[in-house]
Amino acid sequence: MAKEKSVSCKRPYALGRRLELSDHKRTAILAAARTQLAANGYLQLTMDTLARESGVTRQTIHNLFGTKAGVLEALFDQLALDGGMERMRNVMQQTNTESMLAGFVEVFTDFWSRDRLLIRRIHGIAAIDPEFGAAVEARNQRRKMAAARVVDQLSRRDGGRDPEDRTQRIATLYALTSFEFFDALAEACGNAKDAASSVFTLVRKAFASKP
Amino acid sequence: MAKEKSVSCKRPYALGRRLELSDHKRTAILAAARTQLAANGYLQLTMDTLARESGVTRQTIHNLFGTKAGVLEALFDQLALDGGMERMRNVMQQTNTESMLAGFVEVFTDFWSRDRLLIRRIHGIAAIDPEFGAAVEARNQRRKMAAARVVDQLSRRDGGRDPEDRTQRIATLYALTSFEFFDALAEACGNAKDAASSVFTLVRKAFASKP
DNA sequence: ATTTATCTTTACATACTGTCAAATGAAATA
DNA sequence: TATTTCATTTGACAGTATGTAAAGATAAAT
Repeated sequence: MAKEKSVSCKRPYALGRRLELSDHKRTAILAAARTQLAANGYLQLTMDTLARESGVTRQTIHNLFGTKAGVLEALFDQLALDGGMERMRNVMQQTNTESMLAGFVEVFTDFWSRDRLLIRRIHGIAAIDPEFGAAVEARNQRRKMAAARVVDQLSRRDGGRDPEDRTQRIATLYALTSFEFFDALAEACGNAKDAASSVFTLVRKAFASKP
Repeated sequence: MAKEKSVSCKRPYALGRRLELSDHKRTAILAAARTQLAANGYLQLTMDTLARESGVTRQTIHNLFGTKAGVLEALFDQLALDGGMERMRNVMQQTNTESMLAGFVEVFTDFWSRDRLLIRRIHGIAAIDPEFGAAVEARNQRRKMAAARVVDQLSRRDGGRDPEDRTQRIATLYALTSFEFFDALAEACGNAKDAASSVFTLVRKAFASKP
């Protein structure tokens, strides 16, 4: 999967332009994978069609990504990078309770809105394949820990809470900001905008200061 | 997929015991499919291992279910039948607002609790394969319509509502009672019981009479 | 001009799905 | 008991997919 460097080097060789070309192909493959996965689903996405659509050989895909699962993991990574998760840092420094919650929710609803069908498919793969599932699980863990920090911050301001509640409150925030919940909501609403505001309304009601 | 009857019959023939034996094999196959799907996921579930584990031939599985997708659809149907959805009828006749909501939530949380891993996998298949997805979609539609009836019943008692709210309220109840939301909650809680009570708490807060 | 690395070409091994036809065997009839 | 009927088995096959390997083509870097 990782690019191996040459061992027997009789002469120094820096691959400037070649790496560029290689990256172009890499992104072309991922773009084609994105399109095909969204359009036809996982089962119809073959290394053959992928090679044809991205203008490279099947072998090249194997050289760059290893296996089909490798392509999908790379696609998943790319998705997370494009998503703009770096905003989280800003959100966590909010002093106002309301705006921290609003920011937390907004980061994820924006993220989930970007490519609903694609994310649904990728999460689907994670659900059917234990191995691939581990990768997605890891990211969910990060979200869960972020939710825990938010909940703890809230409790500090709202006054002491029953520590048994903590797990429940974290789970609630975690589940309300999950992709699957947002997706179900958006499907039933008919649009992502209303879904996002529904999520925020629910979070507000769930974490209201006066229970 | 359906069993064809003989055309050239020189003699009447009723398959009493033979049908019984066939049904035993059918259930054995589904049981093995259930086990394997839960244990190893969709990609590891092959017609070959399925045949071995259930003690029949690969060909027999094809005779009984047509294709691999046929096996999974049958498994999906069996799951829904075992789930005890007939309780919905009772719930919808409740006169008390609180107990109708509680009943509605309970029906689904009980249902989702029964086989979380398996349902997650089956919903995963629906997410990656548009064709199979239609079957799951149909059932979700039924749940959405049930949610609509509950919301309308609530509005009648709580007094007139803004009709624009209706879609939002239906979507909210639908999403809060979705499997995916329950599953995320249960994973974060650590157990299904707490998840179920969390769902109910959220529904109560979301549909409180006094907004 | 020569070295170096990527990409292509070609071939092959493996695995899974789905289908077919003939053989088997046990239950249902006479 | 002998015969008919049909689910099941057996064995073989075609089609498709993944993944690997080695040699040749190509273009960038020296």
